[in-house]
Amino acid sequence: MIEKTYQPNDIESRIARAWEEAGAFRAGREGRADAEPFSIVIPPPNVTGSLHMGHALNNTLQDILCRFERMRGRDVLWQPGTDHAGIATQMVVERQLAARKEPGRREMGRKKFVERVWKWKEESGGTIVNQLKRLGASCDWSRERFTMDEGLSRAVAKVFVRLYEEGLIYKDKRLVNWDPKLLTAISDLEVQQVEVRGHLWHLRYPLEGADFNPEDPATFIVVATTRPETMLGDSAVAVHPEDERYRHLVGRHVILPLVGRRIPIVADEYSDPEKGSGAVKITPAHDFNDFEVGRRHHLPQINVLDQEGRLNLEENADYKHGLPEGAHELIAELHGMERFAARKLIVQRLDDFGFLEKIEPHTHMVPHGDRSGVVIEPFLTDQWYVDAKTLAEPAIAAVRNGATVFVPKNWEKTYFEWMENIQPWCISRQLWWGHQIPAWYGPDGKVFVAETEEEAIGKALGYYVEQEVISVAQGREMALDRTKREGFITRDEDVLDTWFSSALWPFSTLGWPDDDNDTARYYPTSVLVTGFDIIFFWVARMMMMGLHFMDDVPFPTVYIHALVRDEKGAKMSKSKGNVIDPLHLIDDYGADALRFTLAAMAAQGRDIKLATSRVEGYRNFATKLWNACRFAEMNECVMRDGFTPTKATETLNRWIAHETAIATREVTEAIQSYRFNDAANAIYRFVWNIYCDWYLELAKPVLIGEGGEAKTETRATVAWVRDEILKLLHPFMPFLTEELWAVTASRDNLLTLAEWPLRPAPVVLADVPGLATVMVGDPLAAMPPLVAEPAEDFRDDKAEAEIGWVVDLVTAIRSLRAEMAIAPATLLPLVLVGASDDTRARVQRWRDMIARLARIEGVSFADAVPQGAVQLLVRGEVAALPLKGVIDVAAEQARLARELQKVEADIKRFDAKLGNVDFLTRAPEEVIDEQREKREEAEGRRAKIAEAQERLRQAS
RNA sequence: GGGCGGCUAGCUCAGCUGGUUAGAGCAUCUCGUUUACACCGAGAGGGUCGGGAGUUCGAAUCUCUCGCCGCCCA
Repeated sequence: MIEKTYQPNDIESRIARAWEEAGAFRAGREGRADAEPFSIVIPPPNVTGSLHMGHALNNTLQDILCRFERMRGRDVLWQPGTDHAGIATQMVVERQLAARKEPGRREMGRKKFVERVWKWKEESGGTIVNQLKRLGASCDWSRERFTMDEGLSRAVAKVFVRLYEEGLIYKDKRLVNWDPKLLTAISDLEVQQVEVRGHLWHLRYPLEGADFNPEDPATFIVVATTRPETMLGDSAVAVHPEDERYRHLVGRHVILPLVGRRIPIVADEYSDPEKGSGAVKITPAHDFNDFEVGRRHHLPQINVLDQEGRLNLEENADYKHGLPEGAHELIAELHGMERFAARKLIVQRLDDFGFLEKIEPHTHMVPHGDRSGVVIEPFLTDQWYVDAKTLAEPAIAAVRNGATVFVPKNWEKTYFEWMENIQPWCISRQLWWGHQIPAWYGPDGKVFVAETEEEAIGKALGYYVEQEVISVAQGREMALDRTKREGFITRDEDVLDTWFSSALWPFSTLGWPDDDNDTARYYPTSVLVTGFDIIFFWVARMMMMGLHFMDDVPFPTVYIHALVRDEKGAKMSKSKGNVIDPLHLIDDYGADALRFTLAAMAAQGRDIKLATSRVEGYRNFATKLWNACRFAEMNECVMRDGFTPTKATETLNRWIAHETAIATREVTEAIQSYRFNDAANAIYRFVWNIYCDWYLELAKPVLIGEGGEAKTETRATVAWVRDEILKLLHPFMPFLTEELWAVTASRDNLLTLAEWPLRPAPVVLADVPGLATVMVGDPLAAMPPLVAEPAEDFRDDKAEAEIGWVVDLVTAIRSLRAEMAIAPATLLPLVLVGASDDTRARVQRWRDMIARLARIEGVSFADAVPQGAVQLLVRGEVAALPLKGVIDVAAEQARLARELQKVEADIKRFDAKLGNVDFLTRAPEEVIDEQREKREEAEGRRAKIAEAQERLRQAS
């Protein structure tokens, strides 16, 4: 029994449990073990995360694909899981410790802290997983993975070691983006460029050998900088080689103000003559561009900051190198000073001595850490790097040659852009939470890289014994006793970038490297669904790792979906306060309504501006279907065994079968080509505007009337179409449809495992002996047919002509009635003029229905339009309503005049085309014919309207 | 500065490779207790497709250009 009203919240949790208990989403489940696999890995959400609109969209689309393919008989693996989110998670736990006034990270030490993070993960890490379940995500939850799981960690170690051995991972001293608050390197992608209104300081650097005089420009060179405090680390001044103003100075030296260091003036194209003074200070240890300039000119790299962004001058040999006596005063004054305070003081001192020429306001981009929010410092450190350039080559080629395609295609450009300019990937992070780098150092700093500690220790001790640094006995002792080797061999403290493990996700989650059964079956995955913001972070890296380790792309298709924005098109963000919480929408309208909305708005290549009115509208759609099912139930519409709509005899039933086939094809093709919005709109229109508005209405008399063949057949058809609708809609609205499936009949299966409607009839290729079957454009094409089906053809033009005529006639009369303001209570007679035999036969069958829907009293036939009647044109024939006395003549004259105007405009347009010689000679035949037909049809209408006008004049 | 995308009814959006009378939902207006549904039914109004130029027999659709708006990378 179907409840009177549809209450999404009542049914969702119950349905979710039913799926769970049936193990419906298990990959390789009973009966599917030999089926063609379809696999998707979820873009692993951050373990600290909670569901936002982006997740809701991303997972809705994946779920639509998975449910669709599952219903088409495939063995679906939707692999769920989360990533460990190094910095984010560490910060969450640190904040928690602080809030509870517990000892901080450093006080408790690494081991205890990491245990603490695991504890946090066990308690709170499952939030987003449960939220995904509420959304209806049909993942195989039994296979949930976490990037820090044992198996995945083994994969990380193996990949690291292999890349190291292949020379694709190495250690290097380079500039990194250093976060002075979190005290770690971060990737370029985690750096946010923020526009800041700063200043451009113009400084006078005295020329060596000239007597510095602020009044005499010949004694100094002016450099402009946005970061005056870094001047302490300057090792050159650069000018453009073509710049006439400075050509004579190249090769000379300046004496760095305050500091006293002697530094050269070099010619380098990096310096822009248009900017500032045309001369720039070069600080290789504190600026990425300067670093490159420094390399070209072999300049010293002088780091003047410490990890926390404070000046570090005492004990700094690089800084002190070559300084004159008396430089220590400044060192004492500045050492340990925070970078921005130091900036102020240094500018002050420069000004005191006449070295400051001017200060200009200057707006520029300043890098900020997206987690910490502080200004990022380019910082010279030793870090581990991946040779991304080498790995990128096959990844670029794979997209070039179509092994992987992006949908929509234009994202390939973004991908190439980034891949072709890829920089060495810094993978070490100074954090505690993550995969600790499998590298150990001996007393002389020699590195030993191995997958396990034992192996690394073994290698190292063997080496030092051989080198006679230690004795064999010492070596043995150290091997057996950890405490004995402490201080002799130490492990690298750092952990790997979270994206290093995420890059392995498409195969590490399948059991690689321990077990290759599942990789053989499910790798490469079928498609990746993700947002464009993650192409660099993740897609590119999976491509590189997949190709390198699995020798194949991780996925043949990457579907890139839009960003969800607020109603006004602004990006949703907590700071703007415009975030729409998908869980609130689920509470208010149901998960199905939210999912349907997202799918209906997911047009390719366009962002989604989400308005809650849309969600409400689709909730109404769910209710509409709910009520239609109630109607069917009240009329005892049940499927009969062996019922096939192709065998139906009633025209109405043949018509709805015809329409169902069209809708099925539209939905199927749209999902296959990732046009989710088209699929959603097709099923929406079919359910509401065809099934409910017309089919059920037209079926009412039969359903209510006396029993008999027609009634039995109609009941079965109503139920059959309803079931087809539930199947077609299931990928979009899984909860509602599963519930209705259960309550509308006694079923022996879950809808989620039911068979997708009307599989395209297999075409047997005549020239291929045997069973070769091909379905064009169908991913299932390659698989053997699960069920040998006869070709079914629901197309029925005759039925369409008949029911279409009824629909058009009723619509036309209703429209006229409204326009003429005829009261609903007034029943009108209908006269069909010059009706064909077909029309007469149709009237025979539909007289009562027309009377009821159009408020008609009696249908008759005539050869001419009766006096004073208003006429309508329906599918080429005239229908007249004798309205003498009922209608306002003037109003009808006005209506006809308007219609005539429209028709004449149309005819004019057609005539213009058809009168154009160029058109006739150049346009394709069928287009010309089409225009001719249209013109003729319009001409007919015009004649009829003119006639009507004439009659009206006579009558009045 | 480079790249990508957007600008279509009051609002949110469809309209693929050029040939429609330019569509939908919401909102608006009128009418409606006919055996599912007012989270409903019937009907209506509303757009020179951002401006301009070009290609074409034909442009919302292709090209150029200008104007806003957004995103990404420097």
